[in-house]
Amino acid sequence: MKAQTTENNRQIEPTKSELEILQVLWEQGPLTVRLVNDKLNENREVNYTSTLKLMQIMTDKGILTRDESQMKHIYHVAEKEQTTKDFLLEKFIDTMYNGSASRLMMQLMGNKKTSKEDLETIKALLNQLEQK
Amino acid sequence: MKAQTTENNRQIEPTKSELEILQVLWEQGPLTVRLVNDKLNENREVNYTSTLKLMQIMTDKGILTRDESQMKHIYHVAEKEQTTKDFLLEKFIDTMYNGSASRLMMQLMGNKKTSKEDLETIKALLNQLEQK
DNA sequence: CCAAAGGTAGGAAACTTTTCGTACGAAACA
DNA sequence: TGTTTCGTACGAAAAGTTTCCTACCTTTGG
Repeated sequence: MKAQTTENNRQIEPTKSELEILQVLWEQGPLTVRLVNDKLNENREVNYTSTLKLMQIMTDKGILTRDESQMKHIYHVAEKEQTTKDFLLEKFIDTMYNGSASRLMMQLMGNKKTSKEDLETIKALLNQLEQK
Repeated sequence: MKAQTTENNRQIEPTKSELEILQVLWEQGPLTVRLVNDKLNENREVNYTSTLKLMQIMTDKGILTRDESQMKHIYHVAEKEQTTKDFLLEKFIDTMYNGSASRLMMQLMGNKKTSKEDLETIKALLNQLEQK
């Protein structure tokens, strides 16, 4: 069974709050609600039951799975991090750059926020790709 | 007066539907509601008054401005396209790649969706940057 | 054993976003 | 002129998202 897809096999798009939780789990690995909530509270105040509810909903949607063998359930991300990120990046490129990755690149390179180091890294990566 | 910022001078983040309208206006320039709605209906069914309402709300928020001198109001995007796109890209990189543009680049290059032509374009751009 | 602390479940409230019905005025035209 | 068409305005319903209250169960510690 494929998680994180609807009955039509389209991928589910996480909401803003859901993405926040995904980020914590991507970074820290499988966690209890308590630990996710603690992490979220480093940035903003959230009630424990709010986080619980959200993670339950995400489980219903198939975004998360959980190990219920212990009283403290442990939540896992259902899809691979990269799969979700690929999907979200593609959607972003579609809506913002008509699906053209190189247009995104161009914006990045013209962007003040892209550092010289970033550009160096990119060049190195390109050279690496060349080699192959 | 700076449009598209809150009273705290943070930029307003367009909603999904708002972004859809922005895309039409970016592509086609200032338009009437009718024309925007027609364009939207190429992709999905939307009632005229829904689009009207949305564009009115966007005007209230300062995302759009409008020329009311004619009966058929003409709507303009308030901020420069690039300003909004820079903002949205930055937000995207922050949430998805911890603010690192090169991490985004790396994903793009590893991505099946990024074509050989895209990579060529990027290389050309980098070389151009070198020259300067 | 009992109280306190900490866990899950579920429903409802609150808020945000989206959609559209209705009212009404101006223009087009038969 | 009268009726049909096309426009704006506005409010409220509908849908989606987020928050949290309440109930209740289990574990922990005095």
